Amino acid sequence: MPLAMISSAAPKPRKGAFTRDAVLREAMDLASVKGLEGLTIGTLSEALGLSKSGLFAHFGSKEELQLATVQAAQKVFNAEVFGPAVRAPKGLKRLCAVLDGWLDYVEQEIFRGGCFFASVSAEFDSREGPVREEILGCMDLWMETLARLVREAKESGELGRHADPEQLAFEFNALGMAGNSGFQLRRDPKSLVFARRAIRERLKTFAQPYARITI
Amino acid sequence: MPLAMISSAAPKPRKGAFTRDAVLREAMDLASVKGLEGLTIGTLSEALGLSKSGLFAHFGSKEELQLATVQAAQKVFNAEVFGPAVRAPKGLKRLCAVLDGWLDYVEQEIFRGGCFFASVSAEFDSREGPVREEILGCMDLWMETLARLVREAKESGELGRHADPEQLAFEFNALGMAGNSGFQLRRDPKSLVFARRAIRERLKTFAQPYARITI
DNA sequence: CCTACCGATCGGTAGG
DNA sequence: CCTACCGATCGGTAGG
Repeated sequence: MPLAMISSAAPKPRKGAFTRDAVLREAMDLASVKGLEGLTIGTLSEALGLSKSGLFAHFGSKEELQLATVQAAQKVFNAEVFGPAVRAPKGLKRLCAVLDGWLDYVEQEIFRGGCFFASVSAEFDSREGPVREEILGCMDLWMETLARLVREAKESGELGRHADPEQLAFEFNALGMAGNSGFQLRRDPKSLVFARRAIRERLKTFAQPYARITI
Repeated sequence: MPLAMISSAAPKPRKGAFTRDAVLREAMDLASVKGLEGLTIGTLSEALGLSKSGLFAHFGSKEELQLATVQAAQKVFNAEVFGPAVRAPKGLKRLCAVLDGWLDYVEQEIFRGGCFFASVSAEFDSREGPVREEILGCMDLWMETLARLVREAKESGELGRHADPEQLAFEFNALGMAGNSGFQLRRDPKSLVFARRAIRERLKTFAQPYARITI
């Protein structure tokens, strides 16, 4: 009894309260600024206020931590970008909602260093290994999704038949990525204005006269 | 005399033959793959076959090495991209020559990890300090150059007056950067085909009927 | 340009 | 989840 009282009288504040999610939240922010290599077990454990080995036990290797961080970031990305867009009706409106949500996600700096995938895909694009493959998988899924949204806007008749889904997916991704990059580098939303305008112009080229472009 | 003979009988191969340029050439390649932080004095000196401190003496700090590497990469970029383009006449043809030369520089992998500035601007865009500022200066110069080339193509009458130089500079840079990024990530020139096609289409939107687009 | 070092930090392990 | 440790590597220095 006294022993129990003594130990409960010195409750180490919130130790043991670290969920995997809280760890990964911090890991994503650190990685968006310093990269997945610059994300060290030392700095991450210090930021969370626990020991290196305590944190390490959650994962098993740095590579596993990197993989888990990429997967967690994909979930955040999907929630931020697709979450609001599913309410928009299929077709051009949903395409616009996704592109708009993406640029909002960039502008709001959901991750401290801007778009997580812009940072880490540039970091790992000329490396080898499972982390690179994981990032590539995320990017492929994103590009296929953009192409599918363009295809659906053609099927609904809002975009003309000359619109090439793969080509336009490449272009929209390029413009948003450059918007993010310019926003981070220049600390000025001007680049995001350029990106939105370019996407709007490109949609106008293919949209039927009655179609409403909402970006 | 015998002493001199002994020492010259064991000539350490090519020690002392390292010019600053040779060091920076290797530094640019390493940085394009591993980043300017992943460019360590240890790996660089090992790749060159000299001692850490021997290499270090050339610079004085890691930051100075990073700054020198960025400046050296800018010179290579200028030589590769603007070198061939100055032969093209001012106006649309020179704009096309620069964009074409840029995509060639990306495709030829002049740096092992693809476009040097794509790698390091993503790495440093959310950091602070002189290296970030140096990279920003390079990117600003590049964007201003693209805008100037568009302006000259308007002045020559080949591009219509609705062409917005800053907006188009943003778009061309976005498309080329995404071409590089996709090329590195997917190891497939498809992205560069998309980039070239998008640039061509965008130029067509503003070009006068008689103007020749050479990309 | 070299050898020989410095303290700090890296990813990871032992043992609890 | 912790303390205590490992060998390797980091950027950098002393002295030549």
